[in-house]
Amino acid sequence: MAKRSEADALMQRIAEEFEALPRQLQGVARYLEEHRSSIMVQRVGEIAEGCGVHASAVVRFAQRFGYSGFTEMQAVFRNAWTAQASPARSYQQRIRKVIEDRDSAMPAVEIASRFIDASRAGLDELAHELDEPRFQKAMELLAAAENIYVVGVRRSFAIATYIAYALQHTQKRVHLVDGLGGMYREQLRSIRKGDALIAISFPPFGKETLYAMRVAQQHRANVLAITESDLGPLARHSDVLLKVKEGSAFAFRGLTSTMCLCQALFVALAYKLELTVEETISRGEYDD
Amino acid sequence: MAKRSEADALMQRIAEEFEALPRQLQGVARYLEEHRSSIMVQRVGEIAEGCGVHASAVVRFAQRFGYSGFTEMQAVFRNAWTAQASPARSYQQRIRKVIEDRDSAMPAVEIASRFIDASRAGLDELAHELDEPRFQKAMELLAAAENIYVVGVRRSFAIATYIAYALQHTQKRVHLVDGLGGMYREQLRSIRKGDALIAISFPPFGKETLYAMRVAQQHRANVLAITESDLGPLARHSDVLLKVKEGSAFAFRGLTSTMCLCQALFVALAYKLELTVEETISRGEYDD
DNA sequence: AAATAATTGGAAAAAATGTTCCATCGCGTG
DNA sequence: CACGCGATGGAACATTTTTTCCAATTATTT
Repeated sequence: MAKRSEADALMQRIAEEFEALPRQLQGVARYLEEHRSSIMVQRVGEIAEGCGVHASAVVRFAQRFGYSGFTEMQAVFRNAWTAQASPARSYQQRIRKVIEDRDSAMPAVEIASRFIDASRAGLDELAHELDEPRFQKAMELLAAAENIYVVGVRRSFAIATYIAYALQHTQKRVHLVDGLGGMYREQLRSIRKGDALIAISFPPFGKETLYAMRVAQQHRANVLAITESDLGPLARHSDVLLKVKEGSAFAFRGLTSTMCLCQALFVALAYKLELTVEETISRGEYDD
Repeated sequence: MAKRSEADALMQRIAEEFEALPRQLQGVARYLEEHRSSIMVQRVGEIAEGCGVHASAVVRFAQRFGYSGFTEMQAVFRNAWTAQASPARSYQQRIRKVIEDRDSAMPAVEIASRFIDASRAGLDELAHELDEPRFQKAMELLAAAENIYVVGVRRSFAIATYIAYALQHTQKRVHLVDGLGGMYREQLRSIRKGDALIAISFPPFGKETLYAMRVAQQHRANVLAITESDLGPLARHSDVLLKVKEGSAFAFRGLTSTMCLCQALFVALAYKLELTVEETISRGEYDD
């Protein structure tokens, strides 16, 4: 029913044969997939340059898939574009789809789109309202710490997990307080002055996180809180507090803004610590 | 702030001078306005034919507006298009340049802002290019599963963690394959037909994830892969593959789009399974 | 380790595309 | 009505882009 364009068919064919392709042609394949939409405007030379190969390699690629040359293959993408550009954009199609599956009042995919839009709105706000002085302080707090503890439970656990992972690429010692074996207390035992705790929590605040913050303060460690408001229990127990307002749709809370903020924090920190980017990522075999 | 592209400026200039133009050139002007979006793919000849004029007339038109020839004018439209078709890409390139000039002591906070902007562009692209049929299939695959296994290592582990958390709010049995105690093999032992595996992985692909996918396939479970490309090793071992293109400014890979996609997937699934949202979140005391 | 096959990069041929030039045409003006 | 000016279309020209061919290199197999 969903009529596949010849371009789709070609891309699938490329995916199937991909593994059997020589090195350079694999590079071309990857490029085509990634830049699918702009192939129709580009010249062989530009594509070749983008792949870091010679123009003739691109032509060979096209020929390998049955076309007389690059030009003929390019036409496939052009046609696919003109075909989908003319029917008055997705809006009418989308409405038609809604009518088709009338079993469900709203197709699930529509839900997903709304959610993504909400997340976008959330990120826009983050970009707009980033509190620079606090962000700066947060970085300095981390930069100064010898050991960094990270805590976050339930919904925030994924974030804590990520922060802990990212920080492993610095020289700091990083401790993810995950409560494995019920050992929250034990994992926090040795936090002390000069260390930092990053606590991520949103209402209703997890008691494990609040506990960790109290302990950290008692031990005179610095606390960085990531939460949604200056009010609430985290404010009192933290030295720096970063706010994130998540967009939400369908009474379901996003997490993308928080993730983004944390990544931004890490990138900025890495920059400040003058880590080379190579050092922070991709060390070959063990990366994912 | 929405700075007008050069193409916009040109179109306006054309409108202003329109009356003073000779008959044929007026025809060209009309054609350009009407087919503005497809000028970038068309050859002079095609456009000339579309206007019912000679090719040289089109060239003269371009020259009249200050360009050396048609080619130069066409470039204006091409640039305008590529800038809006993949906002993420153009953004990243700009950022990368700024970073490379370390001399210009850019405050770390500035870096963070740029990173957030790049993430925004990434989300825009996600919203724009979501592959609806596949997304639908992915949901059905999950909805049909009795047990859901989730695997992702290193950078993708945080995402796996989140998915596992979110799915706990459904009736499914959820198994996070975390390899604790080196027990990847053991944790996957009992996966079987009717189950589903969600595998999140980006190049360079973690061998643990690939292993999990192979095992799942051998046991005839369905595999949902979340990765960045149809090519590469995940394609062959998966039943449904969802693509996420993460922006990587700073040679540092984003994760926000992936997070957003996964959340969208969950929201849509919850809707499909007719979970009330109240049920899916916030059950009081234990939430965070 | 040698032989063989496949892949790759450069350069030149071929094709296509874009641009210029000029003779002609049409129109308004003197 | 002739003149001049700009517009027009055809064809030659110039340029760019694509494609082919081949030699050098690299990988694979025996």
